Amino acid sequence: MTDINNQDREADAEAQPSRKEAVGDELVRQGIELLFFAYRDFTAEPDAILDQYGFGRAHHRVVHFVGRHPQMTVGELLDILRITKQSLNRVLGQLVRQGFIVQHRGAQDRRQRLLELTTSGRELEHRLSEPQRARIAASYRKAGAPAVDGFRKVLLGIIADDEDRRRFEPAPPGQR
Amino acid sequence: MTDINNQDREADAEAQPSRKEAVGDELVRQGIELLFFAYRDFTAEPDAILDQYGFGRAHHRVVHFVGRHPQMTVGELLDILRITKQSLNRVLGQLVRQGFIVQHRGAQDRRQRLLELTTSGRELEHRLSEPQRARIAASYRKAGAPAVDGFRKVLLGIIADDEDRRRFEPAPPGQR
DNA sequence: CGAAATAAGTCAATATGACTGACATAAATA
DNA sequence: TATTTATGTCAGTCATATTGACTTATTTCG
Repeated sequence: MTDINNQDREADAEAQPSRKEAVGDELVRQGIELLFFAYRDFTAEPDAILDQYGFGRAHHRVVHFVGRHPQMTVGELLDILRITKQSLNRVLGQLVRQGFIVQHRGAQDRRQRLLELTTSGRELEHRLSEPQRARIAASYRKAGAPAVDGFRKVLLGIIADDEDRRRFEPAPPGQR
Repeated sequence: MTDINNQDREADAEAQPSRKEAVGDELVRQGIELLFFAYRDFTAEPDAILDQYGFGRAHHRVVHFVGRHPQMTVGELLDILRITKQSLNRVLGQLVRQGFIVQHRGAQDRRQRLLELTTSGRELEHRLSEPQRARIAASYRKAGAPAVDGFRKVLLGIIADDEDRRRFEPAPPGQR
């Protein structure tokens, strides 16, 4: 098989280096590919498990976020996933009908449907996240704490939305 | 809007700390979400551009890898993308018919179709990658070189395949 | 109070990207 | 020559997403 790596690195890159501390184009392009390959492999194992249930990646995302944020509303889930209500509804409806998620009305606002995993929902979440947790934990262990910190910093910088970045801030002080 | 962040961090995590230097469960779960949010935002801008052409994310991936590895074969592209020949062919066929990619027979092996971007293919590639390069470069600049190094280390650790990891190794010494 | 806005759900039509399976052609290789 | 390999293609299916229109229940605002 031809060696795909065999090419000019940094070929005519930085012909006009920008004023403000240019980041090497090759380094940036490798970043793009690292994200692609990591995400591809990161989702491959859960995808195989989902198949057994007749579910897809969308179900995984719903189960993940509901698991992490019990009592979240449908609207919050829509904000996070950035999909339409109709798209979510098919997936969420299946999970509810098959007993992985329960909905109940909000106490203050009775229009809201608060979402929560059932026991089998938690089992499913655990099975799905297991390979991902293992993969990340192994990589974290191998790379070491400073690298993990850099990983987090760079990914946070890539995330566009302030609201979403805030999810990863240390817990606010006065929040017993 | 309810504060989704308001929850127990590290709740009953590490009840049985493993022998081999456990990585905090909360840290790992945040890693999962960081990847999700970063990938979501990383693909949003190119997706909007692709819409203008009537293309999807699959076209982006093909244009990206052919751009980076001129003269690559269809088989190599299949290996990288991990999709079926039939899936690739629809997308690749459109790109060829619309003049973004040219194919020509391999010199040694005439069964192969070597892929290459045309001038408009390179333009398309550039338009699509521009927001991604900008996003990564900005994040790299802000996070600094050691963080970038950690980012790369951790992502490399997440990538499953040896073959794919090798793409990111420094160019082998004796390879003038 | 009553009108407007909001949260959620639904129906219908459509597109994209992926899959499996079967098969065809040309070229290289054993 | 027979087999394997690289590529392409036909047909059918499925999951995920879209837009647009509309309903119901509930909250909020003038």
